[in-house]
Amino acid sequence: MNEDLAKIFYEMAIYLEMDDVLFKPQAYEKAAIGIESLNEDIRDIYKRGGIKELEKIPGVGKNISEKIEEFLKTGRIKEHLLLKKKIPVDLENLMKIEGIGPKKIKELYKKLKIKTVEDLEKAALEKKIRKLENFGEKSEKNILESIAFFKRNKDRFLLHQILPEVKEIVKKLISLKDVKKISIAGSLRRMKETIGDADILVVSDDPEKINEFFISLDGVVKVWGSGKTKSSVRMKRGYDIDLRVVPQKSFGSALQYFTGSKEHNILTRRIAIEKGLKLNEYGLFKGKKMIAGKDEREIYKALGMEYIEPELRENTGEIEAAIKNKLPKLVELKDIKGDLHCHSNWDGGADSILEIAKKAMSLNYEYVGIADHTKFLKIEHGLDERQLILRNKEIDKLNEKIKKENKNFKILKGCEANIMGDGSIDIKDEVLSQMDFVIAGIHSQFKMSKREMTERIIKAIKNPHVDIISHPTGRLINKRDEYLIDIDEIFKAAKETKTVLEINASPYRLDLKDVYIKKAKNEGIKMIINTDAHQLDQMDLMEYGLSQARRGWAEKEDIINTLSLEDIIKFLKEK
DNA sequence: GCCGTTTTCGGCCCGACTGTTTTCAGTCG
Repeated sequence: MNEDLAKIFYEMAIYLEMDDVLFKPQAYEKAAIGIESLNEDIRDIYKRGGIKELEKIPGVGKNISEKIEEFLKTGRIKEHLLLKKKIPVDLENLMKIEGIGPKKIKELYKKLKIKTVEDLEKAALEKKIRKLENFGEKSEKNILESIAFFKRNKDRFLLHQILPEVKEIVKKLISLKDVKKISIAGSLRRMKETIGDADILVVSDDPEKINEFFISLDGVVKVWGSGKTKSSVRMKRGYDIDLRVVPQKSFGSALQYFTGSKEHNILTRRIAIEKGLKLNEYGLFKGKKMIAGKDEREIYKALGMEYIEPELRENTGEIEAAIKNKLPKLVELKDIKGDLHCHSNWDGGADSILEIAKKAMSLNYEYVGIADHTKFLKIEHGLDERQLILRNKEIDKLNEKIKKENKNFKILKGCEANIMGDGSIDIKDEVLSQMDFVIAGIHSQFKMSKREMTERIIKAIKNPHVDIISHPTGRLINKRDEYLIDIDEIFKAAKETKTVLEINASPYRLDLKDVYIKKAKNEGIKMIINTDAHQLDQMDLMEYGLSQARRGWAEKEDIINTLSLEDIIKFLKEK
């Protein structure tokens, strides 16, 4: 519902932009963002307090709240339909074509009756577009290339599909002697779960040389453009990288600017203006005098606020908190003392328990938890009660060996049991009670009514043997939505029973996600960051879960696998 | 159309690049 409404307001913004209406487009876009970032169904907000309550949504005022009411009552917004009637085109997809914006869409419709991406492709192939005003042969060619990309690649990339390659490129650039400083920027630096394109920022006295090196890197298949200060390329894998070269004295302001988010920047710039200053990518200026810019920290300081970690820069209250000196001290990788969700070769994972333990030790952990699947999950070779007991014996033996070697490390005995359709657990209590910890998760019957699914999970939460709920909302990023659940009720039950909610670090899941993490933290719920590794190298994915936790404002105290070995054993016994 | 610890009126982020022009509009981030 919220997304439907947000989409309508985005569309209205684009239509207004076509007609050169001033400022209204931004207003509608802002409202769309405000609605999109709600954690609550807009129908519930309306039910609670009508128009007055709607007006509390950021970017929503009198006019737009009335339009929301109209939509909730009639399922449509008249003005939107009128705009759409005038130019009835597939805005959503046409806007995804690089180089095509509102004005061009209007022109293409008026002159060539182009309504869809398919129409656009056809017209370009028939060489009709080059004849239009403000278009030419080159833009026609670019349109075709953008359409090819659009078709190949409708979704954004997941973070882990891009981050490692970009880190490699950064390494190559660092090796050049002309590169004085370098950083990843953009949503990649903010560790957003999906990435549209990558940004790299460089300080150099010889920008042209850097740009030249960059556009001829391995893996570059197309150069979109290359100027003195920036180059833009398409990589073989199908995403774009923008490289910007900036002078040393502006590195901080450029990094701040290109890290975003856009909404965060708009607010920081506005605060600059309020203080009689001007902030752009070249620095923070008082009149013509530059007062900050070399590093990010001095900019935030000059704006009268604490330094804000990149993961927080989404304009979700971080700026207000920074002004009041109330930012959280975010959990860090070095705080993580163990991983409680690793699958061994007992359930068809790739590696033995010993290998997993060794890997955990190499990560400087104090413990690792083996959480094999249980019997209901036949396809994953889930263990039954008898096998669990046998496996536990092996773990006991390994622990004795580790103890003899005088290492401060322990393998913890666990399982990832299944929450059945009725909320029961597929392993008998007497065996569950022999575990150091029990994770419970849903691996079947994903489609249930909201009520049923919520009750199912709450029943598992209330089971005294269950310590942790794995991937609590079940989403697969860009693939599968979360289950229909009442997250408030689930949080309430987790709090009452001191059940830990997992932040699953798999880059395909990242579940809980950032907004829920923030909410859970505010409710005082404990969380754990687990990798859910089915093979050793997946244990390195901890950083993705950690970033999600940081994006959710999580501090060390919120995350139980920052506890020492001794303390986590105590914690797990208490439930 | 929204918003306000100066404002209920008068602001609203801003610069680079491209492709089309021949001084600039559109798009992007």
